Amino acid sequence: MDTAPEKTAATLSDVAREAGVSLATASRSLNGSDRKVNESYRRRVLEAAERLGYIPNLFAQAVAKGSTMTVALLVADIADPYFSQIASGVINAAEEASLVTTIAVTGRNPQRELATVRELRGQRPRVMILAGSRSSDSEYEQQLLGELSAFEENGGHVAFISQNQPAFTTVQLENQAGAKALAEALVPLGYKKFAVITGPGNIRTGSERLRGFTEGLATHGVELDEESIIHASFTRDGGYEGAKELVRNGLDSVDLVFAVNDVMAVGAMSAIREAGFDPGVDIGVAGYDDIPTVRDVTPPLTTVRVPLEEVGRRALQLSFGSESVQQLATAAPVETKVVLRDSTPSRVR
Amino acid sequence: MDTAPEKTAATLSDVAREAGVSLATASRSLNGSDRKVNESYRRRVLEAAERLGYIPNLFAQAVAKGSTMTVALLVADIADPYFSQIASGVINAAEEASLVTTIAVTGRNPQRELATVRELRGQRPRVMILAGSRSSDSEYEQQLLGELSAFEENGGHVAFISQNQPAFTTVQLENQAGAKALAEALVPLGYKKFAVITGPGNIRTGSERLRGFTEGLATHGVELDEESIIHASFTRDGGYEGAKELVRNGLDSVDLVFAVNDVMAVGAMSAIREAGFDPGVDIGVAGYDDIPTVRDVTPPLTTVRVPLEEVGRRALQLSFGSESVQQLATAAPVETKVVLRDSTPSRVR
DNA sequence: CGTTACTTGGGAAGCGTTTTCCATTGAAAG
DNA sequence: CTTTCAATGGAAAACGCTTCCCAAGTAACG
Repeated sequence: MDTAPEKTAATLSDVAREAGVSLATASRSLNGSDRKVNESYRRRVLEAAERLGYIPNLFAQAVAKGSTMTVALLVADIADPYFSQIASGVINAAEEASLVTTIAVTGRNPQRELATVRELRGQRPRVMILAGSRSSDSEYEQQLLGELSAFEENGGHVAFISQNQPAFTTVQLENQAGAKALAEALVPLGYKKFAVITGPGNIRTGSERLRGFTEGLATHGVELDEESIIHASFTRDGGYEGAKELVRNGLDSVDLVFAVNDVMAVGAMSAIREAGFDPGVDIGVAGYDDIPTVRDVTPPLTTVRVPLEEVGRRALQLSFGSESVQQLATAAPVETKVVLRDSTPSRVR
Repeated sequence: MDTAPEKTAATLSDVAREAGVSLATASRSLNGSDRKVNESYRRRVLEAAERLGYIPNLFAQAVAKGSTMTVALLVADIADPYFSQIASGVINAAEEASLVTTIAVTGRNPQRELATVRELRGQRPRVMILAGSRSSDSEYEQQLLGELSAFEENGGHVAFISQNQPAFTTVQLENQAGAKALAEALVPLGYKKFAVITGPGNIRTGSERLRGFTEGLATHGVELDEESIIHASFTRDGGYEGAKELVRNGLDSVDLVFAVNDVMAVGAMSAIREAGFDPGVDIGVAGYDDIPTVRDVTPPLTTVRVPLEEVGRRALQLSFGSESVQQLATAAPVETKVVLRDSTPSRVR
C-alpha cells in the first residue's frame, strides 16, 4: 500500500522559522500590510515561502481579519442558460476583485431557498446575490427577507436580480417595460390574436412579463382573454407542455404565442412544430431574455434582449458601491431591447 | 443617515453565555459531536442559539477542525451548457453531502488555469474538480500537475473530468469510443464524404473525438482526408466560422459534417443554412454531448449522449471514495450512447 | 460500603492567521 | 551629548470555533 506521506501544507509559522524571523514579520511581508518591513527580511521570507510552497490559508485569514473573500450566488438552476450567464458575469467580476464565488441552487423551491440562505450565512460572505425567479409565496418570503435583513445588519450585503425588492439593492430588469415594448413592436407587424405561456402564478418574473405584455397590447386596443393565458412550469419542458395545451385548445385562431422566457419559447416551438404547424409561418413565436441559443433555432427567435452577463457583473459591483452609487444604479435599470427575428415575420400585406 | 446598528453576528461564546454553559458544551450541543450532553443543557443551548439568531461560522469551524466544507470546480466557461450541466451535477451532489461548491473559470487559458489552481489551493478545498478541455500545452501542464500533486500530498483530492490523467482520479468520458461509435452508425446510413470541425489542436477532447471518428470511418473503409478537417475555436462561434470555411472550400462534395461538440454543431448548422444549404436535407450534421438544446434546433441534432449531470455528480463521489472504489469507477467509464436524430436522415434508397 | 469504571461539564490549548502593543534602535533636534 | 521621535522587529492577544484533558459525579460490582 503506497500510503501517501500526507505532510500537511506549510503554514506561516513554518515560513517564519525557515526564514528566521517572527510570525509577525512573515505575515507582514507576505500579505499586503501597511507596515514597512526591511527589504532584506522581506526577501528572506519570500524565498522561504517559495521554497516551502507556502500558500496562505484563506479561511484562517478570514477568521483573523473578520472578513471573507467570498460572494455567494443563489440561482434556481445553474444549467439554465439564463442563470448560467448571470453566473458567468458574477464570477468574472468577482475574480477581478479577487473574490471567490460560491454557488448554491434552489430549484425554485422557496423552502429550499430559505434553508440555503440560512446556511450560506454561515459562510459570512461579503455579498449574497439572489438571482431571479423569486416566488411571491408570502409565508417564506417574510422569513427570507428577515434572514437577509439580519445578514445585512451583521455587515453583509445583499443584491437581488430582477425583483423589485425595495429593502435591498436590486438590479432592475424592467420585465414589465420590456414585455410591453415587445407587444408594441408585435402588433404593428399585423398580429391580432395572441396567446401567452407564462410560469406558475407565484413566479414574479413571469407575472411581470405577462402584465407588461398585456399592457402593451392594450395600448393598441388588443385584448388578451383569460383562455389565451396558460400557466406552465418555468422551464423548457414547461414551454413545451404549455404549447401542447394551446394546441389542444385549438391553435387556429392564434396568431402569435409569447412565452415569457426563451427556454420556454424554444420548447413551445418544438411542440408547435410537432403538432404540424410551422413556427414563424403559420404562427409567430416570441420569447424573452435573448439567450445565445435562440439565434440558432429555426426560425431565429424574436425576443427581448437582456444583457445577462452584464447583469451579473453589475449585481456584484452594486453591492460594493457606496450608498449613493447604489441608489443611482438601482434607479437606472439595465438596458433591455426588443430584437425582432424571423419567428415573427411581418404579416401586413 | 440611517446608519445601520451593525452589531456583528452572534458567536458561540455569546450563545454559551446566554445559556449559562461553557463554550465546550455549547459547541457540543450545536454541532454534531459524538459526546453526549444532558438533554436539559442541550435544550437551553438550542434555545439560546435560536434567540440570538446564531449561525456557526463555517470558516472558523474549518480552521478549528483543520478540514473544510468546500469543493472547488474549475470550468472553462460556465455559460457553456456543457460545463453548466456538469456544474449542476457537482453542486447537487455537493449539497447532498452538505459541502459548498466554489466555481472558478479559466476561459481555456492554460496560464490562467494554473494561476487559478494555485489560488484555489488557498481555500484548502476537500476536492478540486477540473472539468474538460484541458489543453495539452506541455509547459503549463507540467506545472499544473505539480501543483495538483502537491495539493494531494497535503491531503486534498483531485478529480479530472474527461481527460485521461493517469496520476489522478478521472471520470472517463470515452471520447474516442463515442466518436467511433458515431462514425460507425453514420456510414450505414449512406454517408460517404465526411468533414469534421474540431477545436484548436491543443484541446484534447477535440482531438480524441476526431481520432475516434476517423477510426470509426476507417473501420468501414472510409477515409477522412486532411482538407476535410478544420480547426476552429471550441465554441458556438467556432462552429459557425468552421462551417463557413467549409462552405468556402466547397461544400458540394461533402455529405456530412461532424462538429466535435454540440454547441459547435449548432453554430455550424446556422452557417450552413445561411449559405443556402438545408441541414439534414442537403447535408447531414452531427454533434457530440447531447446538450438539452439540440432537441429543439431544426432538424433535431444527431449526437452522442453523455450524461453530463451524472458526470459531475460522479466526479465528486469518486474523489471521496476509497482507493478501490476509485479504481473501479475510474476504470468503468460513464455510459455514452449515439443518438440518431433528423439531422442525419438515412440516405440509402 | 469501598473500589473501579463510566459519564459528562468545563478549562484551556490549539487551528493559521492578523494585529495590537511593546521594545529596541538609530537618527534628528536641541 | 542628551532628549525626542519615527521606524521596525517580535511577543502575544485575538478571531470563532473544536477538542483534549481533567475532575466531579454517578453507576456498577463484589
